[in-house]
Amino acid sequence: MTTPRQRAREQTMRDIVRIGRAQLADHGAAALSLRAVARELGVVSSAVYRYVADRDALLTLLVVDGYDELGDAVDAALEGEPGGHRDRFLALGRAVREWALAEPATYALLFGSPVPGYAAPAERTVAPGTRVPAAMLGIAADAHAAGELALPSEPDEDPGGALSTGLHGIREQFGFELPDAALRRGVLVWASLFGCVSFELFGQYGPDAFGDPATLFERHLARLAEGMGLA
Amino acid sequence: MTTPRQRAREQTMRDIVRIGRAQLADHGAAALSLRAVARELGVVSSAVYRYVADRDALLTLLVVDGYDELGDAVDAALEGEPGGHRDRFLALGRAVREWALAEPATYALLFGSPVPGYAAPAERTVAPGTRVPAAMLGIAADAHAAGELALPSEPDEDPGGALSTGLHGIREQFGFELPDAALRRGVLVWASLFGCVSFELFGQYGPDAFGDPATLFERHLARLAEGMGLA
DNA sequence: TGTACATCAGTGAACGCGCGTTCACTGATGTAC
DNA sequence: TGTACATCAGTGAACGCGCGTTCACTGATGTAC
Repeated sequence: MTTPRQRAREQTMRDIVRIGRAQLADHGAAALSLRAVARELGVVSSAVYRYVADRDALLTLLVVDGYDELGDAVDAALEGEPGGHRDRFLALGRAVREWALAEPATYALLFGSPVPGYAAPAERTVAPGTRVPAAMLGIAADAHAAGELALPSEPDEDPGGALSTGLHGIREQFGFELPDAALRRGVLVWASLFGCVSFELFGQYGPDAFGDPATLFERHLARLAEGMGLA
Repeated sequence: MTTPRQRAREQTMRDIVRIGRAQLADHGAAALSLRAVARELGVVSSAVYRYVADRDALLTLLVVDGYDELGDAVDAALEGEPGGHRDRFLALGRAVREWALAEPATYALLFGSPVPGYAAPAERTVAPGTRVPAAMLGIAADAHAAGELALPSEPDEDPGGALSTGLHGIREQFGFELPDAALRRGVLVWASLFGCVSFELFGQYGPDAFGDPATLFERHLARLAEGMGLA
């Protein structure tokens, strides 16, 4: 049984996150201000301290909320795409780009420059932050289990090496049955996908982005699927 | 013949850029402050307006300086590597990563989140900003001219399409004799390279970066060379 | 070579602004008996 | 069901801080004759 007070508190927390994201869009993460949030909330500046310990705590809320929204967008796209592994990968990539275009400020908070003086607390941001790579490597692992992943001819790492140990860490953590070389390719494709989205969103492609950014992305995405071994 | 006054002015301009970059490293681009630069320069805050029209002009100085320094680092690496096309590509990639690790704040200014409220003036930043992709596609074009570029089997774009026109624009601008599909792959490899560097630098790989970020990058770089058609 | 004038670097005060955070407080809501 | 007490949302003032930018000014440097 929730009391009116509890419900009001939850509503206010949601409002704070919503307003915070709007501030992010207007002024960027570094200029995120508790006073501005309070103003927008229609409340005196000290009142937000009832809800949020300090400015960093608000940033953490926004980071977690952003990762979760992106994760939800990707999951939704995958649910609508029960087809082959390659199609699922393409759906994932498109969902990432579309969410980024819809929420550029939150995307920049998650994947752009670190906010000076702020370090996201790992225990709260790692889980939501790994949803997309987990989904992506999951597709590769599914394809591999079905015998449909084109395996690279490169040998695995030196089994004693630090990289091999590190890769084994994520294999254990997520339960992916993938050899080192496939894992490495998955990580490269993951970084490449976000590299493409960031370049488009952050303007590295120039003002016109070669005339047709959507088609360019589609071509790149198809190539990345190939690169991951998804025919 | 330069007067002492001119020489002093040039020295002060260099100091301003140097101090600005240090500020960038400490507080990030959004918090870059003319007053802080003036303080560090040992001068009253209004004095910097003799050198820099406003805060945005200082940001532009830092952007141009950063792109040029990165371009110089890449050029230097290529001069030390007269070998094969693939080796030259690897040298370029390593130079980008090494510069980024050495100058993370400037890297973040160039390739991270856009600074809210600031738009880099194209007429001053495009030329220095295209040096790295120009060098990279230049390697591919050299390889192609030597008959040593593995050409993708994909057909070219629909010749009337917006993307094909856009790609033709950069072909003309830089004089690269590369078919559309090879250009597209070059752009993907370019975005992927910076995607890898950004992920490592901005912490997406997690705190330990799979145990051995340098080796991971080497593996990725080798794969990117392959992806561009450089055997 | 010397002098008169123009140029320009740097000063110091002021403008109006926003920020994070603390603190003692009021008054409404929730809870235990 | 009614009452006494505890909890908690929100107030308003205050703290000390930094910011960009303008303006009239002083005094040193550079230049034209």
